[in-house]
Amino acid sequence: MKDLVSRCPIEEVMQVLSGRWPTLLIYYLQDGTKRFGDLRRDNPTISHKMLTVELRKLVDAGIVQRTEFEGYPLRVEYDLTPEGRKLVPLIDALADWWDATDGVRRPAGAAVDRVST
Amino acid sequence: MKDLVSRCPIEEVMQVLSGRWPTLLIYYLQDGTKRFGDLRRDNPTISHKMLTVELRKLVDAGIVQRTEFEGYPLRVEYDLTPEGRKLVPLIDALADWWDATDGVRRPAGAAVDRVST
DNA sequence: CGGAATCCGCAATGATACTG
DNA sequence: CAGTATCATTGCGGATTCCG
Repeated sequence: MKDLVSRCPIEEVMQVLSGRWPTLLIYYLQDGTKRFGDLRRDNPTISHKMLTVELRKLVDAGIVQRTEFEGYPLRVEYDLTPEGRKLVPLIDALADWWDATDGVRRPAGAAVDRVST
Repeated sequence: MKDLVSRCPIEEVMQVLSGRWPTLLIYYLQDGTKRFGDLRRDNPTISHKMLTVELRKLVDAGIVQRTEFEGYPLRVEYDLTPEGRKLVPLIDALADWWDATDGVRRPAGAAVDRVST
């Protein structure tokens, strides 16, 4: 999803939240401050690279706060920003909607509604 | 994004809404019934194939209702389902959040917060 | 430990042609 | 008009390596 095709905010938010990881990372950051390694453990299947890439995206979007401490070994902490915390209930609402509509979904390409003119 | 890595509903909704088109299609379907060609005109840059693929995804998720009429030329209409309409305000909330946080975003990789231990 | 840079395979997407 | 099928292309995302 390289660039935008419309200028509506809808497409712009989705540019940030799309994909498997952004919402999951926000979800895990609800618990409080996390270090890079913590987030890797929370999401065992995310690759090292993806985690850095996705975190940077969230930082640039103002959703996550990155704090880098000096010294060895390196230490970096991630937190939700105030803006990011406002986003949490919205994501939760989507999750709730999903659960509530559980019965409506089709196995994928089931019956087709056909109507005579 | 082939399969799920967690069973939380958050990842499951995003599986459906992720990408450039799903939310845009839902947005355009707010106006009421649309035919295939209408949606193509609403989204000039979406390819024929992508439109069918994405629409099918939304239909399978119970968000969009597909109605096929017989006769020539072929005619198919798309509507939001009741469930789909419930989704609209949630997407709008995300868009509003995005607009409200406009000032917080960085140009992409700007300053870094560094703290001495 | 956290991150940047590189290479690379595979899935997603686009273009085209064909069908009912 | 709407959709399917096929093939070509893109680019995401994983593995690996090197750096502070």
